[in-house]
Amino acid sequence: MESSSRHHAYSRKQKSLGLLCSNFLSLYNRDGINSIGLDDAALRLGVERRRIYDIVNVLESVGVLARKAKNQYSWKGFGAIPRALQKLQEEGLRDNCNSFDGNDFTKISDDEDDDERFSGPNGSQNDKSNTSFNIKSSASSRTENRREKSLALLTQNFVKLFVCSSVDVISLDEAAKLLLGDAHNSSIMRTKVRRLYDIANVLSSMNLIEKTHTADSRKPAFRWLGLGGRAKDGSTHNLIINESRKRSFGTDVTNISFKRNKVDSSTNGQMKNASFAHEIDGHSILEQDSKDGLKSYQFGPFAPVTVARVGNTENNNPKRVHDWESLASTYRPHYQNQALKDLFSHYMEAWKSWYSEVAGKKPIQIS
DNA sequence: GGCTCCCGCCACTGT
DNA sequence: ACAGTGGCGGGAGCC
Repeated sequence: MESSSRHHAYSRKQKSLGLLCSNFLSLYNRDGINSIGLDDAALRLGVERRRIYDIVNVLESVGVLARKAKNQYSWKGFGAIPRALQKLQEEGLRDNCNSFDGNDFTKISDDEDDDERFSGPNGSQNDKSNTSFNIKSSASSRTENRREKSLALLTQNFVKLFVCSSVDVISLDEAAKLLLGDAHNSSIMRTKVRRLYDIANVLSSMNLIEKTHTADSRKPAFRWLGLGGRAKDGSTHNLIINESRKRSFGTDVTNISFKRNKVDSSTNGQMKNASFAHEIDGHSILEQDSKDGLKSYQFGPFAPVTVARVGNTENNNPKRVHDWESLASTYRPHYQNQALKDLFSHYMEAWKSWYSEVAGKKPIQIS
């Protein structure tokens, strides 16, 4: 029966970054969470610290978290995603005014915030080996070189790929090829693709992207869903995350289990998964056992406990739902470009639905 | 058998 | 010096 006669205690899926991300999100996406300690996260999620860095880096890249200090992140929440995406888009568009034709797309330039802690105009750019053109001349230095390969940057560039172009399905090796064009060196490519898998898994767990395959070939690929998804042709099966209800905290959330190869009869760390309810065009659904439906989402094996709150008629807290229009006008940047306006209102739309879920629980600060 | 991608070594970086 | 970060790629699950 069993192939290797081992008591297979180890399941790779249970250890996936995507799942960890879901758990992370459900753990911290709740009332009164403002600051997140990495040690605490690692402890409560039952993983080693190294893994926390992985997800934290990509979460930060899409605005959900912000680094506050050593070992400390602050929770920005899903409400921060729209602005982060918008920002990435602006950057991508600006830094890369020449639209790309899919063939030779130079690396999208880096860095989000205007943190000019690199005082000085830099003079030494001993940095070769990059095909990028950096408008931010403060490149160079080993630090920059290292940053250039960081998960965070790769995440941002990956996202820019989508938000700055009409592309919405791309395979990872295409992406790897585009991002930082070292298409030749296969070793570098492999590493990069590995990283993209990592990134894709956490973005998937947030439903910013989903897995599919390219139209022509059967090659696996990822489709951009964004905040509400824009289907190219009609079908609008768009998923957006929304706040998880309170999780019962009785049982501790821990993922401690077996090592890869070692037998370990410790707790069967069956982590209660994030009980996200997904929304499709305003109707919330539980994807419990959508096994044979379209596809099961990235929730891993022991997915969504039925948490329900399906009858969304209960907590429609009329109080404290803001006037969206005024909010919108408050935060609306002044675009002259119609396309950007459209995009913004699109984001706004998605953001509203998020916010209405969150309303009454936790104010979103948009700084 | 190739696609995925977890694991953890160890180089960096910040203090 | 030390602790916090996080590139990196070997190699094992999974399909």
